[in-house]
Amino acid sequence: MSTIEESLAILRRGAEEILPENDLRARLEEGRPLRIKAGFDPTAPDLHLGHTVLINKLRQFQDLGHEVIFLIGDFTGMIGDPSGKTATRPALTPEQISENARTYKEQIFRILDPERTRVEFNSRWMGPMQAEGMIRLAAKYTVARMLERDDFHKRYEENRSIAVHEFLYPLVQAYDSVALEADVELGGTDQKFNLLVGREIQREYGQRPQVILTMPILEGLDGVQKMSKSLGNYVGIREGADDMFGKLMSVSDELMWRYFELLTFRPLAEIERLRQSVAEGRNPRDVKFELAEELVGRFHDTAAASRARESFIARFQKGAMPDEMPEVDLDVTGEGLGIASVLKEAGLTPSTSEALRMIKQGAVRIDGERVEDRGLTLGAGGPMVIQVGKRRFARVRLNEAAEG
RNA sequence: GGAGGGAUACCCAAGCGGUCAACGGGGGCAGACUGUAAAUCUGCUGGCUCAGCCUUCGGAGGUUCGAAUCCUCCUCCCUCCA
Repeated sequence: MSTIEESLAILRRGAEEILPENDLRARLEEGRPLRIKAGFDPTAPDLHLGHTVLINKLRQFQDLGHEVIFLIGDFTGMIGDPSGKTATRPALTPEQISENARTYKEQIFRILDPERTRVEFNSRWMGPMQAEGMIRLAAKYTVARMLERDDFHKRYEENRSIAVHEFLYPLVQAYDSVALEADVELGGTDQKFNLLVGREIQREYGQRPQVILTMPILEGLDGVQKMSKSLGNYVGIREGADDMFGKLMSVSDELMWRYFELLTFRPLAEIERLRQSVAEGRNPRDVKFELAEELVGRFHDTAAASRARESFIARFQKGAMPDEMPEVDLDVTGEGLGIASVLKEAGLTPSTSEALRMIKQGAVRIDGERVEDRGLTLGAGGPMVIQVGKRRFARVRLNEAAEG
């Protein structure tokens, strides 16, 4: 059993803020399992590594014996988080919600222990609340306090619209903490305001205000903008082992350390040793291998991880073909099929124009041979490996099409 | 309710009657270099049956030999006043 200080050190790792930290210590000292709450949007159950920063922290709480509540904000989903740019969302049907919940579970249980995770939906208590309850809730917070939120403040100053119902979002989220009697709520740094409202509202309802713990927003593969699907700089946790491995290897040396801290469970002391070894001349690439292997291992398994590592080395250090690639069958008439069309049909380029540009730039190879002639036509045959650039491959077979 | 300003390719942003598939920047992709990267340099960045052709500049009409550029109407956004 670890000491309180050891527990705190684990929980502090990577955290942006813990407010108030001495209250967290006090609760840990009580020696009971704490109720740890984290809310998730019901609409986007396709998780990427950015989301796992928070989930990893939940896992750490779990490992210390606390009760994790994975809250799906199906009710709040009707409002839409005002901090996002997206406008009001359509309400989800019960079927969609349960489908999304299933998808969520499948993904989070690669990190969390299902035995010690409680999945909740806030419609359970918000649904029966009715307008009257909502009014009572809304009465417990003031407009001035609400406008302290940075996002609202800016919009108000800039005369941009704030719909009244947007104020309900923090309130409902706060009430969730009341309903769950949360000891601790986790969120990204962008959630700080909402988490703090939770404390106020709990106090209003006669509860002890929760401790809040914020985690940083993970930078995406570009190392600058936050990881998000729409920016295309993400690593999805359901991606294939090779893709995942390759993406992780492409992060900058600098960003690698951040990923080590926030995404792996290696002790900080060990990460420090790795950093030291690089400072002393070890190739950062080899350290990055360890990062990629650990993460691929978590979302697939260790065997898949070492295979991904092998294939990465083969492909990039030895210039070999990847073992797995899409297989494409195309029909070809006696005339043959132009190389540009082949590339497009095989999904290697979005258009034949793009295909021709790639050829001109020397990016296209068939079975390793660079294609120089953009007028090249291919007859029936194959399979052959066609590649565009270093990453796009397909095994293509050209079948004689029935005439007529 | 009134007055003004604006809508251009993934994003920002020039252009204001022909030489515009549309300057420039960002992003992206590719090539070189490397350690896989970052940085750097170079090229590309609407589509197609690709030395040619076709469709783009909020939408719909119109003027003109010719329009992203001029006119009319419509839609949306912003600013100021009430």
